Amino acid sequence: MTDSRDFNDVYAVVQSVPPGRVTTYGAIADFLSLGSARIVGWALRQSGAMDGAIPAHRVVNREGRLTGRHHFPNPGDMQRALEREGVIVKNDSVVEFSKLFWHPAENLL
DNA sequence: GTCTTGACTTCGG
DNA sequence: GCCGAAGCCAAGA
Repeated sequence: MTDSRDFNDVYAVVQSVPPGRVTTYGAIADFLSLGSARIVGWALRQSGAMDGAIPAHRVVNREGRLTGRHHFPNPGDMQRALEREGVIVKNDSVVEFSKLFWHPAENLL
């Protein structure tokens, strides 16, 4: 925790993403003013070490593409998880990503 | 203690 | 319109 610093906020934001919605690294980085989307990627990468408490499958890159699916225990698990939540994933990309795109600040609205 | 890599993003040519 | 390089922060080697 003490070492988590901003990472803890990243986890909180990811967990704040409602089912059926997806967010991007840049959105989280911008919302947390991290200034670097890579930090979010690193946070999610370490989240894989967790007990799956972090729905990292809802986090995609700005293209809506599941870049991190290879980091999952099972690559297809990410797509299946999204589809189970109502998110259609085609060719490793989120369909209508623009509609399903969820911004952290939207939770504050 | 220093360097490289990394689940990214954006600007420049 | 496509390809290359830079930038940001953090962790592993």
